[in-house]
Amino acid sequence: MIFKGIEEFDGDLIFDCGQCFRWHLQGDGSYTGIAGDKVANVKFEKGTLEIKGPCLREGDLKEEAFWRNYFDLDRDYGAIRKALKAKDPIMQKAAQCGKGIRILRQDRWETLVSFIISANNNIGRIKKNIESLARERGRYLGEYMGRKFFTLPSPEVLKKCTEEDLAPCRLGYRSKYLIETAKIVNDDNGRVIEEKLNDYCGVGPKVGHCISLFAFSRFDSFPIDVWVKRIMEELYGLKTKKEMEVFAEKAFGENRGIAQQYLFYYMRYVHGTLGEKP
DNA sequence: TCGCAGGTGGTCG
DNA sequence: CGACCACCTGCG
Repeated sequence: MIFKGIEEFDGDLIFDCGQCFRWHLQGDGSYTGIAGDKVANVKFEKGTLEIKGPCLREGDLKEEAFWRNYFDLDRDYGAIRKALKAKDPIMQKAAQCGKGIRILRQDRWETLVSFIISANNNIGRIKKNIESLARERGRYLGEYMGRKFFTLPSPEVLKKCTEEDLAPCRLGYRSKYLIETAKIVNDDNGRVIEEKLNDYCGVGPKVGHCISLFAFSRFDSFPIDVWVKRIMEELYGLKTKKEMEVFAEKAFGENRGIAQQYLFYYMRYVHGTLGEKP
C-alpha cells in the first residue's frame, strides 16, 4: 500500500517520541509493529509512504482508510509547525528539529492500557511490560519478519484476570490498576470514554493527558512528564507544573500537544541522547 | 546497595 | 485542597 506526496513523516520521530511502544526499527530504516490487530511494516522515502503487512491486500480501501487515519495523513503538519515556529525562538528550533513528527490516532483501549503501564516506569520496561501482557493474555496473530505478534487483551479478557495471572508480566502494582480499569471499560461495552478518563484506576492528570492526545487527537492536551518539566525549566525558566500549563496554553495555543512532542524530542536532541539530526 | 524511572492513590494537616 | 510518601520492578 502506497501513499504519495507526504511531506512530513519521520519514523524515527513518530515511533520514538513516547506516544507508542510497539514499533521496532528494522535494519533498512523501516519500522515493523502492530496497531490493534494489524501487523505492518512501514517505510518512508522521499515523500512516499509504503505500508506492507501479512494481511494487506493491494487496493483494500478499508485498510487504506485505517492507516490514513492511524498516521493522521490528512492533517497539514507543515502548517502547524510553521505556526508554532512563529511563537518564540525556542519553539522555533524545537519545531525545526521535530519536522516529521505526527500524532498517531491510536486505539483508545490500547492507549489506556499502555499509559497506565507507563506510570512511574521507564521506556524499556514499558515496552517489555506491554509485549509481555500481549504474549500472556492477548491473541496470537502469527509471525512476521522474524517476530511473533500478539494483540493486547480486550477489556473482557483482562477483567477476568487476577493479579496472580498477570504476575509473569512483571507489571508490579499496575496490575490491579489494569484489572480495575478493565472492569469499568467492560461495563461501558468496551468503550473508553474521554469524559471518564480520570475515573479509570491508574489514570491521573499526566496519563489522562497522554490518552487525550494520543487516542482522542486532542491537540490541546499538554502532558507534562518529568522530561517536559525538565526542559521547560531549562529553556523557559518555569518552575511548577501549574505555571507550565498556563504558559503552554497561552504560548502554544490549540496545538500545544504537538508543541509538547517537539519539546520532548528537542530535549533529547539537545542533550545528545539521540543521534545527530539536522 | 540504593536511587531512580515519561505518576498515581491514599493520607494528613 | 496542597503537600507528602509508599509503591512493583529492573537497571546502573
